[in-house]
Amino acid sequence: MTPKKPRSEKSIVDIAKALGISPATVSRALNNSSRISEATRRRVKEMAKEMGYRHNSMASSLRNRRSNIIGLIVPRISMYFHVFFITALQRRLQIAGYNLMICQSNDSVSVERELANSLYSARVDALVVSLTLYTEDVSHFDGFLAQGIPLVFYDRVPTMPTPAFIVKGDDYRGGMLAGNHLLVAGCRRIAYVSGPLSCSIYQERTRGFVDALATRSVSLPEHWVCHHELTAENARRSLRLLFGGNEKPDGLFAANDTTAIAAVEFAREHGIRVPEELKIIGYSNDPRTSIITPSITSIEQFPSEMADKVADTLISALKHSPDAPGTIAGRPVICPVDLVRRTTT
Amino acid sequence: MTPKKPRSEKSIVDIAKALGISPATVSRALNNSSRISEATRRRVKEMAKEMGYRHNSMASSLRNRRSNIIGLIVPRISMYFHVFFITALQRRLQIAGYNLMICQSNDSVSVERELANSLYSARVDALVVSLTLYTEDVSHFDGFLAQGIPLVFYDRVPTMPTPAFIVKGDDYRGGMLAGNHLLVAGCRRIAYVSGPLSCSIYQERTRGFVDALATRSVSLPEHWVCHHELTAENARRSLRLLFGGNEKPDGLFAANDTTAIAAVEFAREHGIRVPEELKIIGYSNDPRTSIITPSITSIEQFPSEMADKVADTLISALKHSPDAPGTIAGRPVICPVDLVRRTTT
DNA sequence: TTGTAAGCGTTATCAG
DNA sequence: CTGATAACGCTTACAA
Repeated sequence: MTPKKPRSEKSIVDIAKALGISPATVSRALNNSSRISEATRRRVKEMAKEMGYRHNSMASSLRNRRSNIIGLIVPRISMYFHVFFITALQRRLQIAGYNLMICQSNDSVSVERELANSLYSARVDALVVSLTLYTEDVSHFDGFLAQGIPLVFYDRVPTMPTPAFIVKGDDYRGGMLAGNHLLVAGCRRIAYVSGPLSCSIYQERTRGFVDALATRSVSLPEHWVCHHELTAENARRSLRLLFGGNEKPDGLFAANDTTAIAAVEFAREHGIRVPEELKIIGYSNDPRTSIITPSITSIEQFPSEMADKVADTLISALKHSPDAPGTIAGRPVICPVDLVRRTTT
Repeated sequence: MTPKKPRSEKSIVDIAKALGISPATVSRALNNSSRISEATRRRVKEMAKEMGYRHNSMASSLRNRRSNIIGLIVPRISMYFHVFFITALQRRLQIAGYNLMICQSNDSVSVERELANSLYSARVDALVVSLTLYTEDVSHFDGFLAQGIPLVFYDRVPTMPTPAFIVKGDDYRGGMLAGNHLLVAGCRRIAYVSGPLSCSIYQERTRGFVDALATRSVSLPEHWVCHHELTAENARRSLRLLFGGNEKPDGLFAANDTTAIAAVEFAREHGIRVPEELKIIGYSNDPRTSIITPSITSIEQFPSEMADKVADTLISALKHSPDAPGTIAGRPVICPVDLVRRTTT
């Protein structure tokens, strides 16, 4: 249960011995220090290669107090938005010389808490987090702030003020765009399926959407509003409810695309014509929305651009000496969104 | 460019001093060693909490020569198959006390090589790899084998014999299932769009497919076969070629679902009726195949089950002392596949 | 330009 | 049950 490896790996001490010089010199040579002669640098590098030396970043990290690892906690990598975000972020960080340690909370607060601890133990140089649907208390990240370790929340961010960095989509605007679009398209009996309000993005999408309807004095009846985890199964259940009464909605805002897709399928099964009888708009511009028939109008969030913002934030925070705990705050970065019109509206 | 953190973190030495005991005792207490009194264990843990002590796994890893980190190199996390694989693998490894370090090669051999080096430097306890489309030489992984670090290839595995562990889908059978299915459905003019043959999975799918056609003496004309990276754009280009001649295919095997989807859209645009005039079968059972109209027949690969196999392999390899380099081989594990019939056939 | 020596934080060993 | 010590591999003042 505690297996160890045999000591067959070569260290800089071995190289030093083989060459009859000091380990310090070897270290300097391998790190391309300026204070070393070209000749020894070459000698060392050759010998290193010959002996099969491999840099040990654990030792180096311990000594340097920096791991070159950045932690990422994401609710689920199966979400289109996060996949694109991660890919873009990883590319940027790789270039900057960092490795990304990607973890999934699976929307479980307790897993998120464990991951935070584990990544702290690993002494990541920075942490990037998109919260679970239910995270309200973010105190499990306090240790990072206390130590001045850059902490960036993106997308699903804390609903309470925090001294951490924040990069988020303009969910208020997204909700408002969706609402206006349905109104302009002529909808007056509008239903809304949203995620739980414990989560920042759904709070804001809801606010924006409600405000949009209010400007035209369209009401959003309580029995036409659902808040729950936005899975396909939940969507089907809610749709049955929403369309079970006498009066049917003529417009639906689904706060994610999985739900919008379920709605299109539901309409198909129940002979509801889309967009004639029912207009549907989703959120995130998941590639699936353009594959399904009819294709679904959605809100684009530009995940790669968001990743660029996060990368910029990280890199500048990491460059500036992170010595002074508490000084890492900043005003939230709000990223634009856009409506992509397709055939469901 | 080389920022260091101030030494404000507490170590076990600080705890030891505060308690007037030795660091060794503190370490034992925190690790729940059996050779320690209940009383001191409690005292230590209380003090640790009070002082805000946090375990430093870098130091611990260096001392123990094990990081509890497992490296993963995957071509792209945007592929459905890998997303599900990763999710399942991560859950299993988390339970076993390991963290996953997920990296993307983006199908670039040179990136793959760099990642291998970087993960070696990080002294991962094991490495899991699905190769790029073009990796033929796998010598950049030799270091792991030489040091007896468990190395598992899955899905896209080396085409040459290797002493590493191998877990792969039954791509030969998958190709054969696809071929037989098209034949049984009555297709005789069959086209095939495949990935590059440098990649194991396409080699085998092709072999299986060709063998299936051969049993019924159906030929696969060379101008109806394409090998290239299976993107939507490439697919569109190939489809234009395949359907540009006088004789049109009545069956198409697309070696991934992105291509199959492109084919369905192509058929729609060109007024080719599916499945009446053209039958289409994809590969991987991407969720998109069941959303599109008509829904696409595909080959299921059971990524989660594959991840379980990989996890089993890893955990047993890590438990058995990995002292003896060269003894970690094993016969390839072949995972079943299944045909999922939908409306395109 | 190179060497010496100390130390990053933890833990295994050995002795008490 | 507890303590002293050394070591994991690397880096960096400081000294030569």
